[in-house]
Amino acid sequence: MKANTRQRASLSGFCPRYHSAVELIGRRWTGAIIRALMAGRSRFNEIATQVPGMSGRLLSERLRELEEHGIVARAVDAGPPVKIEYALTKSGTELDATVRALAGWAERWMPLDGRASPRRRKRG
Amino acid sequence: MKANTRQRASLSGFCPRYHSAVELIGRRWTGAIIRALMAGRSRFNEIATQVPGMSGRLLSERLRELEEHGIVARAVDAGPPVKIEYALTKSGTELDATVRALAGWAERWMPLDGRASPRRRKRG
DNA sequence: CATCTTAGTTACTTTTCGTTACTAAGTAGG
DNA sequence: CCTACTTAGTAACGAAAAGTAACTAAGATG
Repeated sequence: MKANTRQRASLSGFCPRYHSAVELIGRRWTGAIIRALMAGRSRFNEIATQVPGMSGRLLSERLRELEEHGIVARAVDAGPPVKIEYALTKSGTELDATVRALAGWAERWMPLDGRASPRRRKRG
Repeated sequence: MKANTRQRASLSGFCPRYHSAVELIGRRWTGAIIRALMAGRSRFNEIATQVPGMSGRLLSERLRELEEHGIVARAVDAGPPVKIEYALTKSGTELDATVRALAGWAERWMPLDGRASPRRRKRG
């Protein structure tokens, strides 16, 4: 069925590369981390400050994922005290078009009441 | 501390609207669902076919979320048999710039080995 | 020695996700 | 009428991911 639906690979059918990308970038907090790094290199606790609500455990996990995928580079400044700087790689900086497109969309369409904000637990 | 780090509001600091958007669009499978609907209106089982690996439960959940946020519109064709058609709204179609930007990035940078694919359970 | 910083990690709880089975309305065949 | 098939979901349950607080380790400061 549907032999004529795959006219353009870019918009019809399933694109594994797009899917991998949106599932990676779309992981919880990852979009905010990348946006924070768009402003320039930043240290662990600086990113944690710039992204309110995110725990250190998740920041550590996300940064390691982004590093594994070559989007973020980790640099050790062997102090003392030791400082770790994270920066976007070439591929990471090229996400700026995507980030700006989504930021523009969010300015136009996203309300401020935070209905899509981090889903915190109901009891606490 | 850090009084000079907030030079541009668009790229530094925390943007609640961008954050809400990236956490909503970045939910698991949501990016794939939106991309599938970019090709035109589609029924429940059509979307399920176009997005391999996604269960009906999650498709139902994501479509309801997108509907609540005004990104997708649900239309009932009272058959018989009854058919439900989903389509992007005005705001939904305006996500095409974001989707195309990320798709272009994925073409350049995302490998095909699926390391960022849906993380299925390990069971055998 | 106590306390502060840095950059995380461990242990534990809650939330989300994946799988399977099931509902409900209608169609087709026997 | 009964079974089988379609449509678009929903319910229940276990597994994976996320949230929270406490803790590590190396060095600086008082």
